[in-house]
Amino acid sequence: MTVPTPPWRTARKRAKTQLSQDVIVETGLRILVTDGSEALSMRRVAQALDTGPASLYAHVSNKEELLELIFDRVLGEIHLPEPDPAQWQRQLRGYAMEALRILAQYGDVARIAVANVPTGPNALRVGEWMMGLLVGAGMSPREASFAVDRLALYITADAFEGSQHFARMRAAGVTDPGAYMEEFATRIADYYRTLPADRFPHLTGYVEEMTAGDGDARFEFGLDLLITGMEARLR
Amino acid sequence: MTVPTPPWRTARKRAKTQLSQDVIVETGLRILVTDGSEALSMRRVAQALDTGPASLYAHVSNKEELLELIFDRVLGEIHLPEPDPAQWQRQLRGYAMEALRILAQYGDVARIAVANVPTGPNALRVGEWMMGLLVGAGMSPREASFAVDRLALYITADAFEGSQHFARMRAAGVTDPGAYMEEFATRIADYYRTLPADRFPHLTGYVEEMTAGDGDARFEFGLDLLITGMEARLR
DNA sequence: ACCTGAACACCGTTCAAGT
DNA sequence: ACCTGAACACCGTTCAAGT
Repeated sequence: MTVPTPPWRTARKRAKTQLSQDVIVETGLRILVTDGSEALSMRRVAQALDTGPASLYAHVSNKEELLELIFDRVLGEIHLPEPDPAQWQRQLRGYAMEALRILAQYGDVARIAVANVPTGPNALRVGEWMMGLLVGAGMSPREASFAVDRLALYITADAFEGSQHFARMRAAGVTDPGAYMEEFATRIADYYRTLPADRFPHLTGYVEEMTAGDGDARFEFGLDLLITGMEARLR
Repeated sequence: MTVPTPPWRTARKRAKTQLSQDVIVETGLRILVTDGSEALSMRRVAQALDTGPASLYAHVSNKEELLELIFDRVLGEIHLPEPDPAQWQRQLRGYAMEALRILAQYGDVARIAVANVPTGPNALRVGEWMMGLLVGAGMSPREASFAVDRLALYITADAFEGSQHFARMRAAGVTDPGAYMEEFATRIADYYRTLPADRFPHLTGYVEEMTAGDGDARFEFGLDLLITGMEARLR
């Protein structure tokens, strides 16, 4: 016969939400979005769930694993069209643009992907889709796997780079990304102009061109280099 | 008339080496090389110099700045040949390979470069060289500056990725990189083989191809995609 | 100007103990 | 099995005080 636990026992701190891997991941993601990835710590996640940091370790083996789970959770937001190898360039481009847009939303979750080989369910879904597209377009499986790998590195690296700018912006108290990037570009431009022209003829001679283009333009430029390179391999 | 400081005064802890930005950078770099970048902390640098962490802040404004200084110090080891636009592909390829090799030696200093726009003296030297090469080859200054930017991102991202593998290897107590990569590849391959073939036909069908090639092969593949893309732009 | 000890406000992770 | 408090071994940075 069970006896109700006396109230002075239930005074023990209990998580307000039932703990689980899912709520931990969602909580971590929310912290990442609202306060930036510098703020994502096991202790902060635990605090948000009204418990101590040690409690998380029953559901997640360490911070690294939590980050991987968050990354895969984010990948799940990428929409993949029915693969159509006849227009693989357009589809690959569309995927890359959307992946960057989504990754950019979530601070530097991208850092995790630059380092790890993502093996979560959504990473597999994306990998399978890209392989289907490129092999369907006539690329050898080996080249396709390399191409998928390199494109993923490029996207995550760019997202990571962008997130660092974003973090600095937040740290500086600026809220408008456009104004921040403009200020950043003029600061670099001003610096280049102070350089000795004889030792740095190109940097000083093409200041406008060196600082032209926003993040998107640069991302698309590199993306097109990669896709053009793949096209050449297919011929 | 000056009086010699009594011995009980000199008992105060003094840095064994005269502190300066240079010795701090060298010390940080040495820690990075021998113990990996996880081990690089202001406190460890101070300890190696036989002083307290607060002492470093007279020469370096924060950890971020120290990392940037270390990065530029490492860039200085890259040898640049006389630019010959007639063989820009070969020279650009050679530069990328050497830059990767050197960056890979120094743990994840590369992480700093993925995030920052390097403006140290050696970063300028490299930037000027690459601009000269590509503009000399006939590329518009704007496209050349984009190309330089994207290539730098690619190199540092790959070096960063490689350094993470290296860190995991060290954490696992493995010393032979070849053995580690082989074990890593078979682990991924085994995982792919357990996937349902109907949902992941390509991942399960091309397991060998998906896990083929070492880090160098994949780096060169992506590098060639970029260079081929640049070639197409020049025509 | 340069350097110091001590303190502040944090980390990730472990572990014995509780339910 | 899951959750806890407390502790361990760390962080980067600041600041008043010393030389």
